[in-house]
Amino acid sequence: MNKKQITLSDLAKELGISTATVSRALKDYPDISAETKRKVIELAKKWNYRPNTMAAGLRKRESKVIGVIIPSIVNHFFSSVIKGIMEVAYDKDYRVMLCQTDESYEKELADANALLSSRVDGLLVSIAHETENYDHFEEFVDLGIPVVFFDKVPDQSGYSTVVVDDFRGAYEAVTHLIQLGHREIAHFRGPLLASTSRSRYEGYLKALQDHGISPREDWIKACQNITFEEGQQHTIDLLTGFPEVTAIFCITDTVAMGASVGARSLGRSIPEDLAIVGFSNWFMSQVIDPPLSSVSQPSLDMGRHATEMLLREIMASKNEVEFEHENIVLPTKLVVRASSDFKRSVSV
Amino acid sequence: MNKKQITLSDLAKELGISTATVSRALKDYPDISAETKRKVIELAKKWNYRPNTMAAGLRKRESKVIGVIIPSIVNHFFSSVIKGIMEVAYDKDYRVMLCQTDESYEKELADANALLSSRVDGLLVSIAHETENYDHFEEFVDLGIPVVFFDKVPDQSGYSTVVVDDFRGAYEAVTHLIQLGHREIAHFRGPLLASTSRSRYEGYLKALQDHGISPREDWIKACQNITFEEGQQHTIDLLTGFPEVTAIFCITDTVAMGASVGARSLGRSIPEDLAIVGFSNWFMSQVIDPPLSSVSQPSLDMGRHATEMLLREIMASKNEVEFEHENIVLPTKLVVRASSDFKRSVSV
DNA sequence: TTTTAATATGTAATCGTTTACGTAAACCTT
DNA sequence: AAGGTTTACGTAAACGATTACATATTAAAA
Repeated sequence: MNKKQITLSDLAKELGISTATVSRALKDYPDISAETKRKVIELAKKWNYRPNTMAAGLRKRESKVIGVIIPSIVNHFFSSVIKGIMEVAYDKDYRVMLCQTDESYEKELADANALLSSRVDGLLVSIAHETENYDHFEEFVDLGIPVVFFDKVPDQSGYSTVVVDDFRGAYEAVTHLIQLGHREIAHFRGPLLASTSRSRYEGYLKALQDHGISPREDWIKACQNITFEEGQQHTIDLLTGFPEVTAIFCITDTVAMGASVGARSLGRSIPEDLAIVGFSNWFMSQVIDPPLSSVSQPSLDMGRHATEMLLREIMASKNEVEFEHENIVLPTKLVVRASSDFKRSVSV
Repeated sequence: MNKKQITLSDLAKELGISTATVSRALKDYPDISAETKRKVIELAKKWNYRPNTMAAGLRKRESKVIGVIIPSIVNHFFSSVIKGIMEVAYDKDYRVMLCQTDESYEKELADANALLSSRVDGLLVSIAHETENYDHFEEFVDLGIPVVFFDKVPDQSGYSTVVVDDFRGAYEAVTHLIQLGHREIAHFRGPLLASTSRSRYEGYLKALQDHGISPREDWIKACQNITFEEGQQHTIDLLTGFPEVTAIFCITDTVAMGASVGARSLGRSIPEDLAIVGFSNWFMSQVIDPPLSSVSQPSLDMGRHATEMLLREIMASKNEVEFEHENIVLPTKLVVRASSDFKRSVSV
């Protein structure tokens, strides 16, 4: 059994004063004498006193913990977001309780429940692919616990969100391909339930449309799990069925790398025979051969912004102040590398 | 201010019974009638009752939280470990509180303190590069809070640890290079304070020694931050100074990838002019060109084993049972890919 | 010198659960 | 019918920190 840690009353007993005084001394209340404060602080340090956050939390009805629910942690994008979250949270003396859904609705529900039981002061969520219903998050809202969604956000309004401008990022990527002379441009999309996948898909369609190109149903392939293998397989299927395709815009870099490997297994050279653009611009994109063009997402910033927003809402909620839901859209940036950097002679 | 969530006494009041009975009914105690249990459970569900873990934790002196301290989260290896940790922990109804040190001793200390204040039931740690002193972890031990170290573990005995067989992994990697005919083998190592870096370094030296090769001080380069850029720069420096080197064994895949890019920027082709072997075998190793030979580490398993060990110790501690410190060494496996797969004609 | 104000501390309730201990009623025993 | 056992609950005291309210002492004001 864990040995008891030092408590306020241990200190109080030793010093012959009340726990109230000890508590106030440690919190530097103005009506405690300098002398008493000195003695209390000294003993607290000597005995390694550490306030029990559960006791304080129970009394103050706040846990100083923020819950984080994400689909996956083994993922460069999400782990960067988490890093951003932790930077801000720990700086403001909040702890982070992490949950991972694996894109499962069931798990998301269970995690939300666990975090409610833990009485988290706020919640950061990137919702799972499977999720179509937000009742479990509504419950936080009803209880006055702020929730900020990031990356994959609900498709309804009325929530605080931080997203990347997926639509514009995709639009620019595809426009870039068109300007290089491509007209046969395929797209490997993600599940349309996810806001990010949908926005990128729509950006793709809009770019085509704005340049007078009709999308071809056959050239749009869906990835269920957004994996390297899917990218690889889709590319092989696509290019054997439609060798006229000259460019692929992929939902994410992992898929794009699969596409790159898949295309080369068919003897296509990149970018001469096939241009590829990904999304996320993760570290490896610049390292592989050929380096991958990609739309960069500010993942660290996303975590920071979301957490700052959440903490603002927590403060407001604490002070019984009404707050507006904010919706931040962070800019993306197209990074052109060798995988697309090849001007085609336009034959139209 | 957060609205009050439903409490036991809310339920008790509504049903006209005592909170004790409600508590016991929900916990399915045998001396509560089936009828009462039914009514309690029904109302609890209807009102979305969620036990306040802080209150329970305070009373029972256990938080059902395990603390995790790692150097970095934006890292494939660590995020996999975390995934393994969370799988096991959540399955056993423990939450995970995550801290990131960025390899800083100061931060590690602050995190350990915060987790002590949170009264975590156990601690999982991969120690920071900077850390030389373990007093902050001793404090957990003194309080009877189990601590399991993984990956980077203290160099003293008397702790529970889960590590990968770094020595043997390195030994096999270097032996592999020797068997291919290499004798001029460089090594990019990490900081020697870290147990992992040191073991790999020693494995490298032992492999050379066992094959009658004397190590060359000049060919051993230290990476401070284990980055792609360091690998790149070290390679350029090394090969310009010592063009006779034919192989490099790198502390980690990221460094190895830097080496690969650096070598090619000097016009060396891999593996014909230079063989490279990394460590970790992360996903991208098989995708880059040329695919990288690497020593695979079971990261998910490491997280799982460490957590299972920790939970065993927590149980033992709870039941006042003495427990032995365990030291698990997980096997590595050399995965040979194109970056080293080239037999040299031995010229000795 | 009495009244008032400021200073420094104490008292005790509270947060929501858990649990040792107590008890009333019903059912057996012999 | 007296005592014993079982069943099904209730009482109240923890757990450790916070804080509204009370109080004692000293200093200042009248």
